[in-house]
Amino acid sequence: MLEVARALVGCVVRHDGCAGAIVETEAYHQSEAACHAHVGLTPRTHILFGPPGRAYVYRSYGIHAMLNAVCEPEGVGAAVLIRALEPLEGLERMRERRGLERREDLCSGPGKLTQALGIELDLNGSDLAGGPIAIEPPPPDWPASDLIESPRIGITKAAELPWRFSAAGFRSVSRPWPPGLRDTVAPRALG
DNA sequence: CATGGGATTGACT
DNA sequence: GTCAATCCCATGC
Repeated sequence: MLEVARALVGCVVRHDGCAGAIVETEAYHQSEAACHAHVGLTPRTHILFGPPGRAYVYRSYGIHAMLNAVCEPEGVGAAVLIRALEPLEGLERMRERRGLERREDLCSGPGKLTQALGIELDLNGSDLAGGPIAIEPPPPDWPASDLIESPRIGITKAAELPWRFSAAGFRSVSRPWPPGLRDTVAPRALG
């Protein structure tokens, strides 16, 4: 699962004419309390315990859809939360759906990227290879980038585990940025 | 069946 | 820095 969380950084998420490269993930596992699967098998979590390679999409704070990739074999509840993308294709479509212009604001958060790509709860359980959402290998010209490992954010339980993975050098990583990222991104243009 | 708490975001002081 | 919006579902009576 941690290996999947690291390997997904750089991969491309594609849906409904839009695509972006993953620049931030977080890992969740049934063995720790921040994971929805920690409570066991329920109607909400049964996707997490199913076969790997499917989407787990749920609503957060009544407003936002969160996209996860289920991992680990069937019977183990674990997933990787896709937290941020670097927009690659369909930028105008993303801007329409987000109501924003700046590239680095389109997908720089887990709720933002689902809004930008048009991903909603009806995609929960769909296959991530050949389904409506596709996850593909990194583009050939994708730059090699260091991974910054830091504690997961926005959670109250098991908050100490360093299971957040951010690609150095990308302004599209969600805020708050992990320690050290600031030193790896190009300064924003003045003006 | 009622309640409470989010793996967040954007607007505002 | 603070705060509200708002839906799903786990939990407890």
